[in-house]
Amino acid sequence: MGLAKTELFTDAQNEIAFFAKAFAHPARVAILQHLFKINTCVCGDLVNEIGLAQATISQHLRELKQLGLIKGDVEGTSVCYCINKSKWIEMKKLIAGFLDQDISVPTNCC
Amino acid sequence: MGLAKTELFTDAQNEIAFFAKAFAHPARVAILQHLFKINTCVCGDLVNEIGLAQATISQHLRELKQLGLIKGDVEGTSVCYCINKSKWIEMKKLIAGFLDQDISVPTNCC
DNA sequence: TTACTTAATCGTAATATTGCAATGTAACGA
DNA sequence: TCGTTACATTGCAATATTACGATTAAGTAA
Repeated sequence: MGLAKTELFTDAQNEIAFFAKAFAHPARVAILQHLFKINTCVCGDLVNEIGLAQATISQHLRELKQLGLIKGDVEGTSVCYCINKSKWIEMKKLIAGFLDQDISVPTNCC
Repeated sequence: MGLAKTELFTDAQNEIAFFAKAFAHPARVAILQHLFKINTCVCGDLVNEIGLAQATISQHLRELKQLGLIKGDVEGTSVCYCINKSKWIEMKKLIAGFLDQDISVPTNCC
């Protein structure tokens, strides 16, 4: 149905999946990496940098913004997009906790 | 078009996005967590544990298998699914590297 | 063999995602 | 005001994802 049955899962599981979607597309990975590198950014840069159409970039930016991972401040004609560091760190902790679950488990199978 | 333009991005960017899809759905998050907890598993357990239909679980397992994150060994009538630890660690390093890019960047904006 | 169990696969429906052209909007400069 | 620039939004097409019933395949048990 294309619709995840979120009610079957814990809040933490849904949240991990939710954040994972942020970087489950190479364009968003590239956008986030570029924002970290530049540390101050406008969308125009990104269109040149990434090579997708302006409308497409804008759409990816909106998704990242909805997740809270980036902030966009209007500055005259352009918009300054930046990483929302506090949210990034929150997300990082959540994902890292998920990825590190292997360290506590003894190898017992396969 | 529903089709990511992978040719625009680096191998690393595509790979991060690719692995991120593994846990971009709460059912797969739950499956991976359960496999870590049980450390030896058959699909029947997962159907009871998660609450999705058998066909759906099987489909998620196949995706995880295609990514190399789990292994499935046939044992008579059932199949023993396990985490592929070496692949998991490889994935963890890649994602962690992406998530840790904030530590090297001075706060300079917003 | 027959019946049963387990899980993969097929087929299909509903919904989501990706991408872009076209258009809208808001700020700026002349 | 008019034109330009910088993005956002809309509308649409193509493809992907999620979910499940039905079926199939392969083992086990009688």
